[in-house]
Amino acid sequence: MKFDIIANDPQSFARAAVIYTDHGLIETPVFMPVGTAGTVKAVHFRELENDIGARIILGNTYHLYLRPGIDVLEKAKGLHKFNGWNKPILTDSGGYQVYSLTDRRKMTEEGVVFQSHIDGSRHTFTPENVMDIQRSIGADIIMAFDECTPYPCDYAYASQSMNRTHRWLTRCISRISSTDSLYGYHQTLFPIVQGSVYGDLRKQSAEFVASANAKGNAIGGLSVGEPAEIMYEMTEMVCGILPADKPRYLMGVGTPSNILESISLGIDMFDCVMPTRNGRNGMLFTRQGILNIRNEKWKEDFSPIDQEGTSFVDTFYSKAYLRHLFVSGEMLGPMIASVHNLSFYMWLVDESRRQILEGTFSSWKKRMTVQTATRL
RNA sequence: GGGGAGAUACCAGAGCGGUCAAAUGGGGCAGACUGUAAAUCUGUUGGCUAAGCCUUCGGAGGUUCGAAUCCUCCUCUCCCCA
Repeated sequence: MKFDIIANDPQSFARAAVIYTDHGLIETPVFMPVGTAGTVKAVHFRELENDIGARIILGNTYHLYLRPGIDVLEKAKGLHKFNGWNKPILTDSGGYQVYSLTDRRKMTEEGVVFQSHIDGSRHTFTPENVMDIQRSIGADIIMAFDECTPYPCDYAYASQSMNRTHRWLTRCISRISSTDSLYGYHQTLFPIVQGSVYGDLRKQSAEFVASANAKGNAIGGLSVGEPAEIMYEMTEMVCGILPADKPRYLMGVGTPSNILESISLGIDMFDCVMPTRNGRNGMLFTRQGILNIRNEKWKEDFSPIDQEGTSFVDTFYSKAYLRHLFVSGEMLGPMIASVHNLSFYMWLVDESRRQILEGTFSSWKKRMTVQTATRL
């Protein structure tokens, strides 16, 4: 994997760059649609690639390991071959499930024992087997096995958890460097900074992660319920420590304004379920603001979903029709909303990139931050 | 023509003397969602000068301290037999 910075914004830490992988290049800043179970829910790859313009998508180690299972993925020769997505894939390690499945797991120094949310069966994840599983899935970028701490989280626990995540990182690196890719292309490991909302822990973690000298670095444990200001504060501090010549990935973020703000702090990569999940639930993100398409006020609004939208659904369908689909429980509704939201998110990062290249990012960002947060 | 069942809030449908402004579904309205246990979840759904009051359970009367619940008549539905 290679990372080339093309331009830096003169008034912030924002940059435009290119990440090269064996499955093609990724222009940054980039938003990566989340495809947990090997599918970006409700969206065809044809739409993802052509209408939305996705450059890389996510998969999830925990979910793919449970279904379809590693044996199937290996027989398919990896997730790319299995689902047909030929562009880069990043897999999350299951660290988020350590957080979200708190009542179904038990943590030890060795790893985590999970109870499957599907059938209750018990499974063990360790830094080593999580690396092996991600080898089997065959993602281009693979994440270290970490613990995403909750919010709030007391200092003692945050510190203890962070240190364990660091020890696990050492084991991940050792495992990944002693094994080979299964399908003939490179896989790059990204370590993850933790430390909850504590500045000194974040600093310590960023320094530890930076010292690992990985080809890209991630920030985890944020956007779990803490105020946005704290998230920005932590992100800013960590970005100041992580190497500038490597991509920085802020995991699980976020709202349109979260993304713009984080780009200005030096983040290059984002992923979030928000455009897809909230889209399925009837919430649309637009340049003018957010709206709940189920609201009665759209009942007879026959104007396009988003006049300035970049996807065909934006001007092909009207708000009133999309509302009708949601109100009727028609599956096309969530499909259209997902395509729209993902297109909007892609437009947001594409336009950010364009503004960075032209040196106008900061002033543009101010306008957009206000607009996109408005409730319509 | 004979016999039977029933009319409850936007709809369906519980309730069968007080704890009922009335269960439960659906529908309506609104909210939440940030490395996806999510096509999910939550709130609300008679009115008001709102910890209280007023008007509601087909209509009109009655019994009772008290009625959606019991009685009488009326109106209307549905089912079975001719």
